[in-house]
Parts: sequence; structure tokens; C-alpha cells
Amino acid sequence: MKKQEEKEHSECMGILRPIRDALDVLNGKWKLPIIVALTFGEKRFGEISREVNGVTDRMLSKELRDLELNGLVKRRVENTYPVKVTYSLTPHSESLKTVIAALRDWGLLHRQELLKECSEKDSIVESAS
Amino acid sequence: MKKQEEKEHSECMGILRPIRDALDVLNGKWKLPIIVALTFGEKRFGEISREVNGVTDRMLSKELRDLELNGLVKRRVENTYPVKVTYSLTPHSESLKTVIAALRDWGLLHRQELLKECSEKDSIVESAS
DNA sequence: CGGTATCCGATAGGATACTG
DNA sequence: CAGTATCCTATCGGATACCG
Repeated sequence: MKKQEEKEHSECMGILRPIRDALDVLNGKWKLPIIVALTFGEKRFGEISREVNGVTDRMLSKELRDLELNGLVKRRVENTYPVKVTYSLTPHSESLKTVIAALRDWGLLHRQELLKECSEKDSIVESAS
Repeated sequence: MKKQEEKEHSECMGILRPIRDALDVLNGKWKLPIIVALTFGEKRFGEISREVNGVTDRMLSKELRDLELNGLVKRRVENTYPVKVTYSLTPHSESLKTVIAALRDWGLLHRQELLKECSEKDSIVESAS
């Protein structure tokens, strides 16, 4: 039985790892907003900064580097003066769309569910009063 | 044109909110492991504690409360002595399975992609040496 | 058994100033 | 323009002790 439990555990880990990978790639306050901003076409640092409302240069810089390391964003530098840097989504980032759609759909469904629960609780409170 | 930009922004926010909701529900180091543990059937606090490797009582308690508030986990108390508390997944949590599957699939795909990029970089380094 | 209370270090992220 | 450096706060999560 010990063997069985260990097997169950390692199976869990194997299942969990790719899910964690995916969540980690999307996690953080600004990654999604940045990705969405870039879906409208390639943009320069300053443009993204203006379109993603509230992001600081520091965070934008950091998150863009993260996304680039994950192969979702391409950084291109033009050696003009001043330097012009443009960011764009990679082909690989296309594969994210299904995931994002799944998250969005569930997010909407979930909100409905919470409202439903809420109104059920309300009616219980009402009937108790 | 200002109007257009504002419209674009609010549309982004509308798209982003449910995605963030979904991500927030799954976020945290222990939520997924706990959910997976409970897919094998309803379990007691101590059982989950043992099966989810490395989690502390504090975190388990907190995350279970979070999951319950989000309507994904049901907490049932039996008034025996000592008290027996069992946790189980709700019907609503079933709807998560598609999302988790999407995340897992993409996580696996993404790992392949990173390996591919890596080997491409390697061959560039090799050809440069 | 099923937690809570307290403390602590690590990390995420914001504000501001500065640079090639 | 496209960032970096520095500092600061808040939240996350671990360790340990305790409780009904």
C-alpha cells in the first residue's frame, strides 16, 4: 500500500507540473494586459507603457523580459538614434489563445456561480428573518 | 481618436477581468494539489495534509477556506467526538476540469517549445565555436 | 483531530530618480 | 526613448507553538 501511495503521489506531481508551468507563465499583474496590448500589433516600449494602464517602466521591463524568455514575445532593436525597440507576439504565443479563452469562459461562468450562491444565501437570510 | 482609445481600453478591461478571476482562483502554491487530492474522493483534513506533500496546517486551512468561498470545495462537519471534518469537491468544481486540461496541455506544449528554442540556441553556439 | 496565533523571511510590486 | 537603480510596502508562505 505504501508503494501505491507513492505511485499516486508521483502521478500527481506529473500532472501538476505542466499546470503550474502554464499558470506561472501567465501569473503576475501585468502579463495578460501586455499580451493583449500586443495582440493589436507590434508596439514600442512607450506605446505599451501608455496602453497598459498603471504599469511602471520597471514592471513593464521586467515582465517583457519574462515573456521573452518564455518565447511569447519577440524583442527587436533598430539601431537608429534614439534606439527604437519594438515588441511583438511570437507564433508560439498563438497557442496561448485556447488557454486564455478557456480561462475567460470559466471566469465568466464562475462569476455567475458566485452570484447564484450569493442569492441563495440571501434568500436563506430573508426566510430566517 | 481619444474616444477610440478609451473604448479599446475598456474593452480590454472587460476581457481581462474574467481571465484574472480564473487565474486568481487557481493561484497559490497549494490550491491545485489540494483540488487534485480531492478528486480521488472526499477526505478529512489530516488525510489531505498527508497527501499534499509539504503543506502546513496553516496553509491547508487557509487554502481550503479560499476554495470553499469560491464554491469549489464543500466542508462538512460531523458532530462526533473528536469532530470529524470532511472536504469534497462541489459540482461547480467539475467545470474547472476543462480549464485545468487546457492549462496542462499548454504546459506540455510550452515545455516542448522551450526545449526546441534551447537546442536552436545550442546549435548557434556550436556553429560559432 | 482540526485547526488558530504568532513570528519571520522571501518575493511581488509601487514610487521616484537617474542614464546612455 | 527605453530602460536601470534604489528604496519601500504589502502580501505569500514557512516554522513553531498552542487550543478546544
